Amino acid sequence: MDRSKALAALSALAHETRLDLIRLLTPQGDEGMAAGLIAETLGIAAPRLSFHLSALEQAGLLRSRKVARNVFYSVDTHGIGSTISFVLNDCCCDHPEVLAACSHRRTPRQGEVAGTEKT
Amino acid sequence: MDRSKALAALSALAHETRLDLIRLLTPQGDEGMAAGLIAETLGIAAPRLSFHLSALEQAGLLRSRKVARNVFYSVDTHGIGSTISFVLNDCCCDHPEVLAACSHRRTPRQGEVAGTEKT
DNA sequence: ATGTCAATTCAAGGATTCTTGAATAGTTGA
DNA sequence: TCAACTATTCAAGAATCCTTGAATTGACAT
Repeated sequence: MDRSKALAALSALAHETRLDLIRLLTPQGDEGMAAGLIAETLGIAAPRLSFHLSALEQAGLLRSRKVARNVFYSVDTHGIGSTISFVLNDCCCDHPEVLAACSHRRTPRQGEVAGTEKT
Repeated sequence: MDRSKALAALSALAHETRLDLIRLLTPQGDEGMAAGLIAETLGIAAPRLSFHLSALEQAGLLRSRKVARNVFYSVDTHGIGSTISFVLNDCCCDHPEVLAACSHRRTPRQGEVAGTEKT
């Protein structure tokens, strides 16, 4: 991932509604969710939703596919992952403390309860 | 890290000049670099630099300390790390594919050469 | 063909962000 | 005190982004 693409992806992530979209769509996996249902779930107007979905898709963070009248949107896991990688590798030069601060709660083991520490 | 702080941090990262600052300052460690030297290195005007340094510090991604007439800026590794954690944990719900796409080049083993694959 | 439905596009405005030169504050040394 | 130096603050303008209602496109069913 080059710098301009990473910058576009970070800009796309830097908005409350678009983070809500990622948060909603990630658990849906590759099937994704129809735009109408997304709008209803988040309670936002259709043109506004289209605007943000388009921004995320342009940035490589979402994919879309048409099914009959509906358009299903799903997260592009590779796009998000390589954006994170860009920050860690290219910007932070794999700095050990950044990697540590980033990974200390990333892979909770079975039986562990995540989200109990103060960050 | 709560959502508003994470959003502020992502917004701060989503700018070319500010990514350049993170990239420049990360290798400098806790000592950091004086504002004047940063401005000279990146070739940007002083008020513009102050604007972006302030944005990054407000977002919790940089720290500053005064030494004589100079102000030294250094990266807040915990701030950056918890921002990344927020995206992975809170937004992407620790989605396995996102974690995989993010971590596949994050911790090169001794002797490995990082940065040879296409992302 | 016609009506309905899902989604996007358009246009206008409002709000936010960014850059620049000028001015200001604070510190050091003569 | 005064000049030099470092950095920030201020104000104005430019550029970009976001929201909203209206209009449009495309697909399906009758």
